Amino acid sequence: MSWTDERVETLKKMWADGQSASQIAKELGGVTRNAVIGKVHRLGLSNRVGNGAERAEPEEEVVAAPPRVEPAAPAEPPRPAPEPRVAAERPAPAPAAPAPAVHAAPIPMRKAIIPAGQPLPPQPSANEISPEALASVREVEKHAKRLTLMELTERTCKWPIGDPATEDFWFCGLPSLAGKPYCEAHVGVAFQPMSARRDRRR
DNA sequence: CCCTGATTCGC
DNA sequence: GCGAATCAGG
Repeated sequence: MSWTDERVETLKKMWADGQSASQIAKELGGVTRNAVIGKVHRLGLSNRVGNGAERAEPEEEVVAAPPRVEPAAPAEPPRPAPEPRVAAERPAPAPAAPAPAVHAAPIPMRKAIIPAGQPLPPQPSANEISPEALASVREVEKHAKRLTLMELTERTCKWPIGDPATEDFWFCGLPSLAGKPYCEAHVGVAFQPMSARRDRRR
């Protein structure tokens, strides 16, 4: 593959969007992330730092991109722990908590966090989670890697834990199942069988 | 170990 | 110009 104008354009656009080199490479196809990085440098689009234009605050924008069509859309977390640690009223001193809505806040905060135009995918909600499954999840969450939003990858569990409005919030981060947004434990509670038969024999 | 971008250097 | 190998980091 060669760097046609079109491909370069895609590269520029994606790079400007803050996409990683590997993501760009995957999108373009036929090139490795090294090639992308090499091209980026040759084009002089290094980092948006040091350039003529000052970019004090890049501002991570993790909002779902409208034009982009992801094969396996990362299903947004449906509804994590039934009762994490409801913050009755937290001062929320959060100085700069650019936590883009990753999912509707499971916690009844003052105001609901609206997911940016993200059409919530079909979510087989199930309020009833078997006690054992819940216990399992609890156990797993003890080992959670406590990743931040930016640390999530396609291979990390994106299950949110805690209160998004406070420091007491993180993502599970454990290895996610292939193609799934969550780890084994969280997939278990996220994707329940439709019928809410709470006592399924096992 | 997963990932990130940065740099080098033979082609 | 290209990009694999390598480097340096999180």
